[in-house]
Amino acid sequence: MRTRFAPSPTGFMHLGNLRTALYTYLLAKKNGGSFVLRIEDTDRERFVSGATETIYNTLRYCGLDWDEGPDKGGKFGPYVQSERQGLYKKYAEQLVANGGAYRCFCTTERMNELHRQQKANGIALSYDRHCRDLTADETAKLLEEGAPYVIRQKVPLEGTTTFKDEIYGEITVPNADLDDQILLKSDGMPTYNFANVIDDHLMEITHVVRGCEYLSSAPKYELLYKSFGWTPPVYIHVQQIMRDETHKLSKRDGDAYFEDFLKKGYLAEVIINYIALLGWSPGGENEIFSLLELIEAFDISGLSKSPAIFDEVKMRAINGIYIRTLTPEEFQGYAEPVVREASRKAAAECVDFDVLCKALQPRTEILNDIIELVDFIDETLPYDAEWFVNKKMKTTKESSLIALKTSLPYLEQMDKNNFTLERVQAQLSKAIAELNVKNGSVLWPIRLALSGKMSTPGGGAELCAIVGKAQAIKRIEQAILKLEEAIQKDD
RNA sequence: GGCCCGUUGGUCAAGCGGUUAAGACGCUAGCCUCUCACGCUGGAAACAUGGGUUCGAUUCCCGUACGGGUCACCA
Repeated sequence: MRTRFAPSPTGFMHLGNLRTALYTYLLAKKNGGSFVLRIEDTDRERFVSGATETIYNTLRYCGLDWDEGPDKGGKFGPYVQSERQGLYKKYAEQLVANGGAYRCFCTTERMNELHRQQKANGIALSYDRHCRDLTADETAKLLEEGAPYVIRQKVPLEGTTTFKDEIYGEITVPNADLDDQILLKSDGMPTYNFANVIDDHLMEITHVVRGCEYLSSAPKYELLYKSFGWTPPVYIHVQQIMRDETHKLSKRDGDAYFEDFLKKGYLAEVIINYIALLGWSPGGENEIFSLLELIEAFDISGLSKSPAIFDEVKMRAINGIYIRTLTPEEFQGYAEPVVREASRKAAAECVDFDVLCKALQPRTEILNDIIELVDFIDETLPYDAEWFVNKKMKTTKESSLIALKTSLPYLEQMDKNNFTLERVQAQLSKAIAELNVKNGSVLWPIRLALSGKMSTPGGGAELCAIVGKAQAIKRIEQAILKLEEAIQKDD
């Protein structure tokens, strides 16, 4: 088995494309076959420099290593279509000779006029086969004059064509509905549809996974293969990824590209895992798959016939699962750079990363969540004294004031170089015991004093350890002042 | 508009003539708990529609509705 991924270098990697690449890769690997990368750059107008590099980088980053490709070589090279130019012309001529194609000398002016009329009449744009039956003499004369021409496919006027798709089954269409499409452009470059057929055959591709948008041109492929006397590959057309019921995932929303999600803090393996599941089902109940496990589980019978709507909330949840599976060290490796970026104190090593990361890990779905979670580190966020009043914690402004005043000396007597979570907890326990109240009655005020937030990663004790002794004391003192002021005002 | 394809909870989906119609995300109730999370235990929620075929249709066939794709010297 030989499969291929044949992208055009026109920009970033769309998730739909990535998924096609994934399925193509999985199919080959599952069956011990080869995965070929071919760059389809026949349209020089749409070419975006650097796009080829993006394709390489994305595939590599995701672990979709190809066996043959432009940079790797292989015995079916070159693997860049623009470098294969001479080839296509030869095959197009072969088709002209055997009646499968013909030269068309129609000018762009004539074609524009034709299309204008068709549009005005509300009918589909197609070629009117003006040059289909040019005599040998007429053709020779035009060629001699140096008239530019394209080569078009000579589709039978009658009958039907049937092709087979692995997931849709056999599809039959009347030949009369098929256009005499251009195979070779006037600049000598092949069109995508033609180059595809030639290259897939020459590269001995056995299975083609591609988007459903090619379903309607498949009959013309079938006819081309027939004209050459070649055997078509097995086709597997996969449905699109949608943004909602009626719209495709598009760049407009800035959420269609692989890079977009990496930037937001999604793990590459999560993106792969999630998109594999969009339009394909492994059958069982497990949804978490490494690339290796995907290879093992992949089967085209699980491919869906209908489009799937992309659900970022679900992908987020999967990312969360991966994050929680990370060892503390691994998580810290991902989280530390984000924390340092978000907080100058953290960047200056003023925080206890062990405690912080431990608190962060179960609360992080995507890496960017961390930014908001650590916003209290540099300084306490603005808060209102009223927030000290918490029914569930049984706290009032007065009780909070007492709690903070009681806790403060216990923290002050600690060694600032040994302000560890365990020791802070031990000290605060003493305050709690002294007051003979439940934990929350003391720790809720401390949380608020240290962060200015009602909810934080970790509890009051963690917060103390995270910001360190000096900050903890300073913030509690400020809270005491704030409370005294508020209570005075109440009276 | 012509041609092609599709339609199971809000979303991804299992199902392939007889099921209490899985599971996951989300939502929700509760437990755990110093907050928020994590974790655990429950709950609500679906076969687009009308005809057939059949002892029996979510499952097979036809129509309708809705959605998608395609109709370029783009891929």
